[in-house]
Amino acid sequence: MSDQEKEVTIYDIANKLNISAATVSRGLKDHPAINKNTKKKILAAAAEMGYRSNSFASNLRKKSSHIIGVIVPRLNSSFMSDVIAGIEKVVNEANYNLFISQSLESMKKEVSNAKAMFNNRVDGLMVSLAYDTSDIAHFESFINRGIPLVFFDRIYEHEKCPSIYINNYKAAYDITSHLIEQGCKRIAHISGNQLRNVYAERTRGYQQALKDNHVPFDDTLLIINDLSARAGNEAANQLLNLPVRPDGVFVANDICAISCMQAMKKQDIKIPDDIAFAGFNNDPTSCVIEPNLTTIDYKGYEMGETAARIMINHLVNNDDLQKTQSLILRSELIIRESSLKKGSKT
Amino acid sequence: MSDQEKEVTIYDIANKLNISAATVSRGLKDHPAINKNTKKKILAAAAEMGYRSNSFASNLRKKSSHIIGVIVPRLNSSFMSDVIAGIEKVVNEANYNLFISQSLESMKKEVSNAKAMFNNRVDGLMVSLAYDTSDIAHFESFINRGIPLVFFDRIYEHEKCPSIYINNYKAAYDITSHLIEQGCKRIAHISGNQLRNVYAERTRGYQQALKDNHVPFDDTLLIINDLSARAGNEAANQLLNLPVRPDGVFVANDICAISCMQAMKKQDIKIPDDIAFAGFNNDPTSCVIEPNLTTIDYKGYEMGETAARIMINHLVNNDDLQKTQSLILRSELIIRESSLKKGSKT
DNA sequence: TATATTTTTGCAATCGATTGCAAAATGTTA
DNA sequence: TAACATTTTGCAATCGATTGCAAAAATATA
Repeated sequence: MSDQEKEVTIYDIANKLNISAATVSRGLKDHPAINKNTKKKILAAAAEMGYRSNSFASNLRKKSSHIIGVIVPRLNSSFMSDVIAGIEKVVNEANYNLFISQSLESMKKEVSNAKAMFNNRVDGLMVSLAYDTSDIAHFESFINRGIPLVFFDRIYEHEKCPSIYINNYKAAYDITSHLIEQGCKRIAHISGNQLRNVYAERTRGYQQALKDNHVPFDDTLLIINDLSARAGNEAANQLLNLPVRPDGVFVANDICAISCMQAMKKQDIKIPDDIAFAGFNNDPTSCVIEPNLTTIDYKGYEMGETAARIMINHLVNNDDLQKTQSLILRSELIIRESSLKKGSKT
Repeated sequence: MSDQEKEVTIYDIANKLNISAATVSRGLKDHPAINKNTKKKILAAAAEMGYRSNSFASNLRKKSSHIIGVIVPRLNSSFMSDVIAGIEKVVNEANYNLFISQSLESMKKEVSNAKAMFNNRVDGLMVSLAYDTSDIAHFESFINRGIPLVFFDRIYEHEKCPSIYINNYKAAYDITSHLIEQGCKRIAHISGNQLRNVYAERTRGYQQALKDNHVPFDDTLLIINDLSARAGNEAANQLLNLPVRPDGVFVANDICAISCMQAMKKQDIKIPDDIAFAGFNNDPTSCVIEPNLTTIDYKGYEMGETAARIMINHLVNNDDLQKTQSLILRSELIIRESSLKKGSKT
């Protein structure tokens, strides 16, 4: 009933055993200079008295927090929540804790989040950039103080920061080539802010694939928006109102692709025969929509695990961060009905 | 270039201004006893010298962490990531930080997570229970020390802990009644572990609706599984192999409902005419599947916001937790094609 | 037994911010 | 100007764990 059970400290243990707090402190963390017997007594007393270490005191003294910060654009997307789950697993196993915050796709909030992380003295920071982040001055303080900074997915190339991502260029190249193989001659591309590597690279892959296959690039077929469901809907109308409609669409994200498909289906466009579709991300919805959506699969969970492991290895084993400049994870083209034209060779 | 820029402390500021650290400390937090002019000087010096408060020292002295812990079954579900996003927003605005961990639906991990939260001295804890948690002894230490504990969605009734959830009973009652109205006479129900309020209440609502409408309850039509996509697939086969097939299915979760529908569609079952379907959660996939899935909508984001606000109000304004015993949020029946039989009156 | 070695332990300072209480500075009133 | 009230400030202890260094205890060697 007592709200006020007193906290047990190493001094209480020391008193009880008639030894010094220093010995207790060392004993608790298995310091080699402490006698085995004394250690046993200390551990027993600690357990019996319900001791729990005060991490503030320890952090204050040791100047490290055992906390890793994470800043992501949004927590509630299928991909990102997979990433977070992967990070959480690795970090938790290493006895670190996570501070998580979301930038809500705004650079302004990202800046303030970074500041909060800095003031809370995270031991490391993992970041996937907001939609409109134009520079990373707000992360300089970390770099200057030698606090490890790792980028993932939406990265920023920096010599001191490892980056974990996929080969967006190649994935986009492959998926575009696939559409061309299926007989598409006018392929539209819907993408996001070209400041972000993920979207710029996908656009580049799309354009290169067109070029290599001698398909002329038509800039009325390139739409840049925020890749939301609403934007997908609007893009559908925009594309259907063109003087010459596309016969294929490659969207840089499944959510947007699917709402675009749905809007087109309502206007009686036949997918894939009138217009073939391809997305990106292998979102759960992509194999629910009919026809199922051709897309690029890459594992958020693994990306989270990998990024976290690099961070933890640096913090725990003092691994050199420079050594891992960047880490490219596997991605895979998944061909489904949305891009398989009837008359095609495949 | 210097990795080792020294941290600025209140003592450095005090020295520079020839005043005491106590005054600096008070000045920085706008203590009323400090002269306006002195305050201005302190703030200016702090800014100029790049001071940042050391939260460890502060926490150590104040015995509070400004950290709120969250334990959820999984981070990567559409619903839960919405909840987390809502929590993050409220908590962040109040200048608190979040420790997040996932129990992965296992009581064992939930126990160890709770312990970690306790040792890290969170100021409050928010929990949605794991699939198989059978008691909450692992949370007693929080209750005993007066650390506020709030349950949401998958709750545990406890006089000292507010709970935020929806009326699962009524929602299930409504959705089952709707299926009956549509002419269903043999309604199967797929649900999860009946230890969890959310599933037990939904099952209860289902059964009561049957009873009130004089539809006999057939226990071969009640399937309890883990509500995963795989389980939905298996349930489809189980139901189709019954001597008399159901003409309606109410699943306690959309993910499972959709995989069940997909499996049935593959066997040429016509939905809704052969078998009507209803789910729960309004997952994004529910309006992508064809036919679109009738379901119960409840806003994870709002649930997260609400739960977090109760916590924050308690911590910041010292609101009484007892006062809010439980908070029932709105949920809404969303009728879509999956449950609209052709010959029905509606 | 005396001396040298090796193992164990303790002293005391340190990490920065906070706060009760007393003292100093300033302002007010008679 | 004296006496008193009000504002501002500073002293010094405190929150617990950590750690360099020295001292004590235990063990080994001559």
